[in-house]
Amino acid sequence: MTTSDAPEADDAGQEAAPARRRAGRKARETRERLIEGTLLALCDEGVTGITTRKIAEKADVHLGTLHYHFESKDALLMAVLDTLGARLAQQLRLGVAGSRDLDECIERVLETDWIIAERNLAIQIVQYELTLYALRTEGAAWMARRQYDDYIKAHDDAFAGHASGAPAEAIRRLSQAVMAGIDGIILQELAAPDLARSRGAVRDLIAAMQALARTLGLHRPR
Amino acid sequence: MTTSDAPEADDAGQEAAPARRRAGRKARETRERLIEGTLLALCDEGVTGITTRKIAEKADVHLGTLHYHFESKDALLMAVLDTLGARLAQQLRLGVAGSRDLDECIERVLETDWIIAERNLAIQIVQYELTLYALRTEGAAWMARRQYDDYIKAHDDAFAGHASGAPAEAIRRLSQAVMAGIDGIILQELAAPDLARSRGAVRDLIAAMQALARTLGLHRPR
DNA sequence: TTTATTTCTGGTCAATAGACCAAAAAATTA
DNA sequence: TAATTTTTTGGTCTATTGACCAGAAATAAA
Repeated sequence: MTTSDAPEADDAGQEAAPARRRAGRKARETRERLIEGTLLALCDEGVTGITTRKIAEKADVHLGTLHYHFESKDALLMAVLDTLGARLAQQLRLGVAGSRDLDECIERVLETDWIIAERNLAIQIVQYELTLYALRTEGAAWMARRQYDDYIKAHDDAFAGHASGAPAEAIRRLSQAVMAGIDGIILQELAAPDLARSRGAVRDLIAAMQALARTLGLHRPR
Repeated sequence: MTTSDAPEADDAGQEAAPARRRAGRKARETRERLIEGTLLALCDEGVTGITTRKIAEKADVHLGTLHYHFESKDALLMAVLDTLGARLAQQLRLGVAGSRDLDECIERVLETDWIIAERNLAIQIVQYELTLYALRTEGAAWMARRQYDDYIKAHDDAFAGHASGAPAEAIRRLSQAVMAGIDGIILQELAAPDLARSRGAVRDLIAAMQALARTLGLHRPR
């Protein structure tokens, strides 16, 4: 059995399903509170240190309630990962306003990527921890992949407007390189904190990615 | 109390220390067997799932023996991280033979970085897990930083020979960018396995890094 | 060989973990 | 308001965990 709703899960019997209902307003509120509480608990305990009791305390919810709303601790953890991913992609979309050309677009995307990360370094650790944890969890590896797909997609969309003539594959490759670079810089900042260095690294990455875009033939002939 | 021997730990009283001796040959053998066993156990359980009993079983060692050789499970885990880091840096040094110019050197370094990772993807996960775990563990965060420093250093050394005139800071920045990129690609390969894509990403990264080297003024005027 | 030291073993222990359930309470519907 | 459903609560249960210790065994020193 999968930990969360698997991608290929047939939604048949959505109404007459014998499973628990949990449809009310209050339920949704409690669910959200639990997810938020889990995130808080994860921030100061990490995946290895977290327990259902600590979560319940942070969410100010009874321990039994946790199991009423989530099938297992793993299911809750994966719900958090889901929320985190969606939030991240959303932040990126909002942060990247209109740019004049591709070079500027690359700059803005990377700058936005970094600002988001720098604002939430503690959460970034959690994100990595949960992604790795998903890879270990039976039936949850697909969530790690979706995290990646969604974030790549957000980057594709950001670049697409400034490379309309280019093949989608070239854009995709730029997105991958950009994401890889940012992820690597975040990892470095976590392991060896030094904001000044990391900001410099972002600048370097911007230059490198602009050059890559040229190599990939993404710039309009103008 | 620190988990392992901290960097600033005074080594005074090395001989007359009241602590356990553990100096014999057999002891060193068992220690290594424990580290190797822990690595194996980590590979198929992950940091969250590992237990001292599973380790002892993999290492074919009595549970009590584990605690005789290592102060705690954390200490053993950190010893593994240490071993892993040293092994990695060593592999890189060996893999990067003489290159003609900086461009070729960059290519070889990145290719080597990737080959090492691709050969040991399971271990790569463990490495990330342990690094993140170190960040959470009281008195072990310095180990995460040392992982980073050592690996950066290995890259610096690889590049230094082909950019002798350049300021050390520029070389350092190239090393950072290269490492960040590779780490990011590894992360992507773990989350969404696709060797063909990752290899392409490495090629793209090589091109981008060669361009960055130019931006940084690392190429000899020739 | 005898003595001293290092290393290993069997067994134990308190603490904590995730999960669960019957019943109470709250909310919704009739 | 009464009936029904959803949600919460208090309490419990078993399994597992990391750590530890006293003594046995093995190894090295005398």
